[in-house]
Amino acid sequence: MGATKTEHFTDKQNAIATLTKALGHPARVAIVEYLMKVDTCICGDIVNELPLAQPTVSQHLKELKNAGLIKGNIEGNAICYCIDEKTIEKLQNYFTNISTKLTNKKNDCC
Amino acid sequence: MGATKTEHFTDKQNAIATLTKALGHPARVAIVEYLMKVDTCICGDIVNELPLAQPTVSQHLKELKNAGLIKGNIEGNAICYCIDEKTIEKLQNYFTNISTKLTNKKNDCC
DNA sequence: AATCTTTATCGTAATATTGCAATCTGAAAA
DNA sequence: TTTTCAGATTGCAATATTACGATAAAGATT
Repeated sequence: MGATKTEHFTDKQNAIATLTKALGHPARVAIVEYLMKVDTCICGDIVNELPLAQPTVSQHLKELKNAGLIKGNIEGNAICYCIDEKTIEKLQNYFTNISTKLTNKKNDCC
Repeated sequence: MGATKTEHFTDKQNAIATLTKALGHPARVAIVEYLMKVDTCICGDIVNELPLAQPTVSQHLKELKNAGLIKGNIEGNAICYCIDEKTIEKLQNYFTNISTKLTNKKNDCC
């Protein structure tokens, strides 16, 4: 074994897991934060910003794109990447929801 | 190779990655959602709620606990687990922050 | 056309994760 | 004390992830 049993969980649970898993690596967190930092989203220099080889960065970008966390357009000789706001909002709503429900319940017994 | 190069990233980036990685599995999302659903946090039946064997569930619980997403107390013969509100709030704040900054910038060019 | 530049892909090695059977641990019940 | 029960730990097999050198692809530059 070793493969995740996704079929036993709900679509929503798998969706959240896919998003959080995609962010579950410091390089990918760093990429998202860099994309947030720069003003323009024409960013042909993500590789230079990270302490990783170009193929590794390319792979991380692909994973973020597959998960829907970033969007990418071919821009001549470079690639224009930027954060997909809607996806971040999904995560924001998810955690806000949990937070709110927990505060209302006050079941903090541990 | 194959090991994540955590030393090249900031503590904050690693911290976020640790939290999101811990949630990056549908079983662990399901555990958190179950802990949220039940009123009491004396929960000796998480294993029955999940389509996984007992050792697997125990391992997932351990990972959630290591990441600080849940807290656990020994309660006689059972274990009392519950969500750590503060950690969820950290995630909430993180994504709210990104969301807000993106909305202000309106750099949605892709 | 030949070259340069940037990003993607392939192949592969090292390491991590997932899942479970078997087993251990420790408190409660008999 | 012995049994029982819930949960943790161990050990292992299957699979996934991470990282990078080599190479390919494709538009830009000369």
